[in-house]
Amino acid sequence: MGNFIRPLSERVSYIASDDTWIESNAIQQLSTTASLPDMVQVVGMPDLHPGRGYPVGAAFFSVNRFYPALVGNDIGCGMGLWQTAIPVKRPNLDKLEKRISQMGDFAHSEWLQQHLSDEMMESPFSDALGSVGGGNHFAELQQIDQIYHSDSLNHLGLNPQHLQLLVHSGSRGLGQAILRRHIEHANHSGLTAGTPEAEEYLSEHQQALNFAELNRRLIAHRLLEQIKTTGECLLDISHNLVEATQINGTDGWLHRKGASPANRGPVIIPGSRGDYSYLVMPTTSDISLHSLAHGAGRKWMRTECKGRLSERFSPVQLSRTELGSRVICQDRQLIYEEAPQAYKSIDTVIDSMVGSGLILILARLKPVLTYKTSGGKNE
DNA sequence: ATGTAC
Repeated sequence: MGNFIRPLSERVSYIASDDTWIESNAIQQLSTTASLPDMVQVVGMPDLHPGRGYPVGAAFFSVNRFYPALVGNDIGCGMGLWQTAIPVKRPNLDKLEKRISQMGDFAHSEWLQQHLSDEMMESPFSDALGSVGGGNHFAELQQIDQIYHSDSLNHLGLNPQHLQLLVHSGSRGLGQAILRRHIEHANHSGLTAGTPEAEEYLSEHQQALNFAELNRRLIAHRLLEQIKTTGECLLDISHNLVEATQINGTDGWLHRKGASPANRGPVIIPGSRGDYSYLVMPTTSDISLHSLAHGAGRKWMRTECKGRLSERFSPVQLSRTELGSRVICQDRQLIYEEAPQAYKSIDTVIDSMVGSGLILILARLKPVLTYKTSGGKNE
């Protein structure tokens, strides 16, 4: 068990098995972040990887002040899981691929008017609602591949006879705008708890959480509509957020950057588009700041992917995966950046958390079809 | 990550 929890100092540790890819750059960023004023404790998850200044795949606990920059621009980014009504038996992949390829990346404004409140329509970012966005965001049809705890699946409302839909997206331009404004004012020194600036950020942060969750619902709604089926939301969990929390009797601020909460019930942890996803139940979470990995974590920098892969693989080849799934990504850059080779093995990430006693695996799911971008603005 | 910068 101790093999999986790696202390770097009194206040800094990370969770990883011997087989887990951990970049020294990421470790460096973890330590640097731990030395920020008022930072108390920092834990890297097994999907830890370097980010822009601060690492991704980590939880940070501070007192007196909190750091919007640690949450990052995509406030509220997270995973939503839906149970669809599409039978696993007849996976008419050609039909699904065709239908989803015809879905525009953005919702029509008439569609949005029908599905949004008047208040939401007022948002300067409402155009983006129902759109996946770029980077590592996706909507993916999956099927249950292995069941570990049948009762828990039933309890959650999961049906192995039908496909699941996993949506990974965030607050789009809204979170970006909120962070930019606060960095302009407060720089990277954080916000002192209780000040008007802090209260204002937290209020906007809450709006971004709501916006991101609504976005995931609308993405699911639009995609399910496109393939003429229905779905039920089983869980929705954000992995970029900050919240007031008590840790070991100390009141403070828990930041999660690419780290899923381990104290809100079951969590879905996806691998790359060519790898499995795991539905897990958090068990003990006090060693990890009540957090878990949020995915596989990048292994390669975005800028190096195309160079490493384009001679060996064409975009068409990359639109099929080793697990037999299909990929809709009409972006020649993104299809390389998000290639399975660019990500850590999800099994090493999951093994690290099972080994350290953080989770129990409920089910393994495999990708059927991953939607990134159809290229069309509308259709 | 992102209504993508000079």
